[in-house]
Amino acid sequence: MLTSMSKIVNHSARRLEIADACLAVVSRAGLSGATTREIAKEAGVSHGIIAHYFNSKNDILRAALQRSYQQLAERIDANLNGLSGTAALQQAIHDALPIDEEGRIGEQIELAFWAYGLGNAELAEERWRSYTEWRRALEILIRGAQAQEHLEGPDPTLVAETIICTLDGLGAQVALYPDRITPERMFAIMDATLAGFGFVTATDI
Amino acid sequence: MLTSMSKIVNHSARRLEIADACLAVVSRAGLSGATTREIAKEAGVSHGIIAHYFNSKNDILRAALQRSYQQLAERIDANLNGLSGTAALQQAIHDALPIDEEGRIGEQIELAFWAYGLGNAELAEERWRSYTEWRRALEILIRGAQAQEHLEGPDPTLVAETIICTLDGLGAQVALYPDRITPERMFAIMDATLAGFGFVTATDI
Amino acid sequence: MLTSMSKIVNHSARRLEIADACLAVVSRAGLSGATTREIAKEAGVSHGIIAHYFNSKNDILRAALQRSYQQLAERIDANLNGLSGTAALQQAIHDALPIDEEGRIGEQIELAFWAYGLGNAELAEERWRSYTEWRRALEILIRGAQAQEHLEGPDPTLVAETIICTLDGLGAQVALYPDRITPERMFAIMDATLAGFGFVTATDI
Amino acid sequence: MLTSMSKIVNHSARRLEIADACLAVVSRAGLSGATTREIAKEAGVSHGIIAHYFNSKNDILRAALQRSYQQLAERIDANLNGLSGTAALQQAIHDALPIDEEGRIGEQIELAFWAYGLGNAELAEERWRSYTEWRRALEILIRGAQAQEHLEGPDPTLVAETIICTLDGLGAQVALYPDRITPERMFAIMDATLAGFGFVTATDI
DNA sequence: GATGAATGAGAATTCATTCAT
DNA sequence: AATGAATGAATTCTCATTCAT
Repeated sequence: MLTSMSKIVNHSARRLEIADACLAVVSRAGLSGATTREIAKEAGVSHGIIAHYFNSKNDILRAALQRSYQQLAERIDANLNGLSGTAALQQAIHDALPIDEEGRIGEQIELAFWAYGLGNAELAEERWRSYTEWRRALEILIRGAQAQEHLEGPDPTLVAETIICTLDGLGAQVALYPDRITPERMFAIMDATLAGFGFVTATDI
Repeated sequence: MLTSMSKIVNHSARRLEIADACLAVVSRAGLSGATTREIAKEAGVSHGIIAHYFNSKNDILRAALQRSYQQLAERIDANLNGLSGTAALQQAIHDALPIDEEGRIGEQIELAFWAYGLGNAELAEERWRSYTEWRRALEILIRGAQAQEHLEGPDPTLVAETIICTLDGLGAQVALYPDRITPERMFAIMDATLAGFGFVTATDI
Repeated sequence: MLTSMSKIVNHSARRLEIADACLAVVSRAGLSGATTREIAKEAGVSHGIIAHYFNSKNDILRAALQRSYQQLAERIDANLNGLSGTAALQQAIHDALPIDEEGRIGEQIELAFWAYGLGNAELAEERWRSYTEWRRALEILIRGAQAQEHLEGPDPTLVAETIICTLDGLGAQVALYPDRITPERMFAIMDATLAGFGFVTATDI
Repeated sequence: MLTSMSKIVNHSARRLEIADACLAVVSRAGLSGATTREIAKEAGVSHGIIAHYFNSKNDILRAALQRSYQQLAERIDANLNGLSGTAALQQAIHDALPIDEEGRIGEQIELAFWAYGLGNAELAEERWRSYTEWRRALEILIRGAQAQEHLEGPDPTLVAETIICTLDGLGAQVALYPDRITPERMFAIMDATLAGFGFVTATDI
């Protein structure tokens, strides 16, 4: 209390709120519709205050992208409790699939940022960081699954890369044509991919 | 009549020129840098004349996207001459991979349009058309490969979808991080995917 | 006619119009009041068209500054017809003095640009160019006056620099306190300066 | 009473600190860079507190201008100890010349305020006050010098005005083109001006 | 007295589209 | 068909000022 006599506002919490507002706008109107004005309106704050929390619009987008990745990572982590082996791998992949409305929106946001990253080294770097993290996490799960199934299978890195590519492709599909691919189809595609690497998935049984 | 015909021909030819100019600008400056002014300059025409050939900027983008797909399809077709079975399938996939500078630029263009398609039903529809065509062409090649190898393998549609997803994911990688994935790695990933469906690829031997 | 089918507009003439409008706004509202919007309004054109004629606001200001200098130089030149010796020198100096409303406005514009030049290398350079020209012109007149009066007087460059400094100081006075110094006072000050260098001025007689 | 007094003292002291901070920012970033935020940061106080010490930004600028003039006057006064006649006059003028870095910065600040004063009656008035003071002080020195040299020379007011104009012109030169005029050149110009009024300066001997 | 959050107006610049010639 | 001038809305960013704590 003594240290700060100012209006009690949690600076980083407010930053997150604005980043979330940014994600909401992107999911509603696309990245091109995510103007600072619109983000401010969504966050319920004045336009000018944005500058108080972010240096530039790019700063907002980077924070939003981080937030988006973080949410996915937390969701996957939370569901891994107690699982191991192929079951754990499969669970992680299923969690990464955009099977509901929320997932679809997430993919659209992701896709929007992909393109934005083309001309924006900072955002591309941010995504590369999260890609690397995700790949490493998958490799661990893959090793676990290979151990369980006594596979001397292919290089876990290669498997992880393949899985991520397929997931990314599926994500793009869902983002662009929401109603043209069912969750079942996505499961089937991912199971086929996993089966190709020797993993017997639950759905196969 | 002839004059009218020639005018019509010129008209479409000019449209293609402008669409190509649009692709050139997108590859150089990104979709956000593809302003009507810049496209006109690239095409070597005046800014105002654009309106005579296209109803709107979106119209230009749609034409450019069509052109991009058409070029890829023609490239794949041209290299299939005389090939059949798994070799043909593999050739088509390799042609679809962005292994050189040109391919990388193509993927960046593609990626830029993906995101743009999010808020643009017309562009999304255009892409869906080309996706469907591409999937059907792949299914035919897959059936040929399965026949050659006497596989009673998985549903060709599922295989095609999986392949396209993986290709799309790889395309996004290359577009965003040009120097972080080698052609050899891409071949390895696609071969692993094909192997998972029972195809013995040339590289395996 | 055949070469250009477009609206007949003289590009450079329009540039000058806008530069003049800029000067008008500066004289009315100061440099800080010279927004691109206000300049456009003064010129009777839309705000957006400014970009068609100038790359940036700084570009407009530079053109306006050039214009301001050019007008002064032309005014001085025009009145030198037939004069020589000390009379010519004195005439030039009197023409450079802000003795009427127009002169006062000119000085205010000049003063505004001085300060702006502090943080703007391009504008400072522009002014340096005009300063050098003005000093050289003065040196020639000074040599003529010294020859006429058989003076082996001080270095013409030193004389010119001193005169310009005094003129600049007077200009600043007039710009800041329009009604607190009379033309007669200015003449007296300049005559005293000239007399210090040995020139017998008309007013002295 | 005492508490109230001390508060008042602190209040004015703090005002001076902020005015000095303002001068520091102006010298570093120009008047356009002197935002209230920047001034507060320079002064080491919070942004909001500024309002407790000044009614408006203009208020700050006026205080800063006062401070700037006061510092110059004190410097000149301090160096006049024991001097009289032409020596005192010359000393005052030399002290008023921007011969070092500090002097140059002072001139830049002065110049910045000149232009600002154009559209700001309060600041212009402030400067007029200091101009009058400065002219009166000079007149006294001029009379002393004329007495010493038994000159029945020109009106001291006219001499003072001429000197100030030349000083102001030199100040503007230095402010705008720091490295294009040497202290020696400035001394020469001022000595020539003084010589024109019959004063034999030390440098002449 | 002091803090920093908040506001809202206004700045330059960009751009798709329209229009007179 | 063709030009390029013109429009007006929209975008990001900045900033003096006000306000709740």
